[in-house]
Amino acid sequence: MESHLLNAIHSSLHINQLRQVHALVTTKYQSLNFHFIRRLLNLSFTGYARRLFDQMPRQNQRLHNVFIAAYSRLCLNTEAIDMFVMMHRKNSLIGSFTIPPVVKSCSALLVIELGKQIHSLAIHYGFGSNLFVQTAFMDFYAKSGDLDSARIVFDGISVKDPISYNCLISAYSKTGDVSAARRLFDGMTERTVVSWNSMISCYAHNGDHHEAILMFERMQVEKYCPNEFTLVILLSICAKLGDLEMGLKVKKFIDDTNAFPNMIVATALMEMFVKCGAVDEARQEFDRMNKRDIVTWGAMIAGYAQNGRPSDALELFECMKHEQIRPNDVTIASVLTACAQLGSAEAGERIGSYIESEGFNSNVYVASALLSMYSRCGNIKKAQQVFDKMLEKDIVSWNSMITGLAFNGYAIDAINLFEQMKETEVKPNDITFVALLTACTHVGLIDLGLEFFDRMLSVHDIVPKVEHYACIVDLFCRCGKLNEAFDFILEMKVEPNVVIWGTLLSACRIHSNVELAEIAVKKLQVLEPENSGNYVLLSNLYANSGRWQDALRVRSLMRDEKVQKTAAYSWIELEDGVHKFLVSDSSHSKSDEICIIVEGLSMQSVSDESDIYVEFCL
DNA sequence: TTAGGGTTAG
Repeated sequence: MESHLLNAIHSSLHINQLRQVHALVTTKYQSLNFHFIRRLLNLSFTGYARRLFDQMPRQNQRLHNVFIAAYSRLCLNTEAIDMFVMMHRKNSLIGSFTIPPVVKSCSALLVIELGKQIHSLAIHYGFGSNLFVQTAFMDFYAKSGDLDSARIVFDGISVKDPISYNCLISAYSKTGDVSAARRLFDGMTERTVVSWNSMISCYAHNGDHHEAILMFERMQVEKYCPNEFTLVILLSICAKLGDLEMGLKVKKFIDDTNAFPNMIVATALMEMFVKCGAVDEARQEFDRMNKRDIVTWGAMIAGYAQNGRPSDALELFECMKHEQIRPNDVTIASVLTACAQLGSAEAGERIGSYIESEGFNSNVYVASALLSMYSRCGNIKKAQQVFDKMLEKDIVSWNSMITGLAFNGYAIDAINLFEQMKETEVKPNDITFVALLTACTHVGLIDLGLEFFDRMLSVHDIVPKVEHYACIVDLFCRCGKLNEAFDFILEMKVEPNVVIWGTLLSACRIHSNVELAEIAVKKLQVLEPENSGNYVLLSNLYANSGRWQDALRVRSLMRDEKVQKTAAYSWIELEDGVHKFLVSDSSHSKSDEICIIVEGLSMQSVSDESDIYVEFCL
């Protein structure tokens, strides 16, 4: 009967089955109590198990151990530590199996002092040279950022297994000490796939993608078979590099070896396509998955948002809600980016109230995206409200608000907000200065703009990038100081790009400066020979100055170089979608009606000075 | 002991 009952305990999956067994255990077979409680803990019924534990007259070491291990595994770290402390106070015998899980909970909660005390205790009990205990403390010190102590523990291990090595390799990897990690790896006599993965991941996380790929190749030469972890690490490298060619090779490897990649591999594959700009291929992977979790959904929605396809992002978000999957902070942040791109105040309002009602706005990512969305949809008041309510403000929150003010015409407020930011712990970055210089540009504050530009490096230690130079060029150009802009370009410490020359060229058109326009166009012809806009601008400029021959020459140059003039569309977004119009375009379904009304409008504007109110629906 | 999605600027 006893063995029959033990089988019943081990095979029970449902709480009701266990309750039936319980009645027998408590009355007749108390020796099975341990197995019963362990089964309950394995099935995560911690409360039920704990009530039984508390009712028992005597609890032995094994029983304490299974509780501490279960609590730690289920991330109930405080409970794990409390149980250990209770055990110690009751003078219960502590064993080597008691230590690793409680140390893990100390790492998770970052209770450093307690962890160190437990370490002394473990040595006192004579577990100082137990491999499992040593590995646990090594991991604890590594996670606490105390690599020196982790190393001392490692050096004290007499017979090191691959796990001890791997653990320290990944610790060095996290602190960026790649060479220390590599020395350990090279010193290993016996490696596992995990050792290779840890080393590849170490190079990848520290930016040395080339070396990561070399290690992957060497791993295969040495006959180690890559596993799913290896593939995910490689795919994330391809994603970071935007290397579609290599990404496709990894995909082929997966297709050849793994008929059904797991969810993490499939998500990494999607992410690789997304970051390489191949959104439709990413969607194919998404559609192919037979099971999707919130990370999958989130990756695809973000993929659309990051690749300028906001409508697809929102459509997929609706799909996700339809499948009863509750969005989290990550999905919401991407959806907000999509709304901001649409610039649609109505969609923005809708998602804004949803977020507030569901309580998502306490997350920094969500709050920054929300305020940014409001400001891009033109609702600066709402943006300011979100910003003011934020309890935690990071650099992105400040940048979003400064940018929002700058773009909505509140340049002085943007600059004042920067002054407020300087009073905080948050340090400005390159994006902060793009926003500040934009603000100066909008109100023509040349001197202040130049001062900000100088202070970037001298005070804030930020090297100006080409976009900062572009802001200054724009600042000069908008004030009509074209020669100063040109001199500034010549002295730039980075190579001027199309934005720089394009800004100068546009200013030349406005201020009819043919001489500088010719220089700018020459530069642009090299940088973007296919862009017809530059040729058109120059040709028009010649025509306006009466230089017809030159104007014709540019036009014929365009023909010779086969540069096509791209059509300029006007467009308007209404409730039912986007309506595009081209010159002489009659493709719109209500084209005739529109033409009649436009004609009427122009007739009236000639004959009648009074205000005209015309209602027309597209 | 090794693995996947997010916010700002251009």
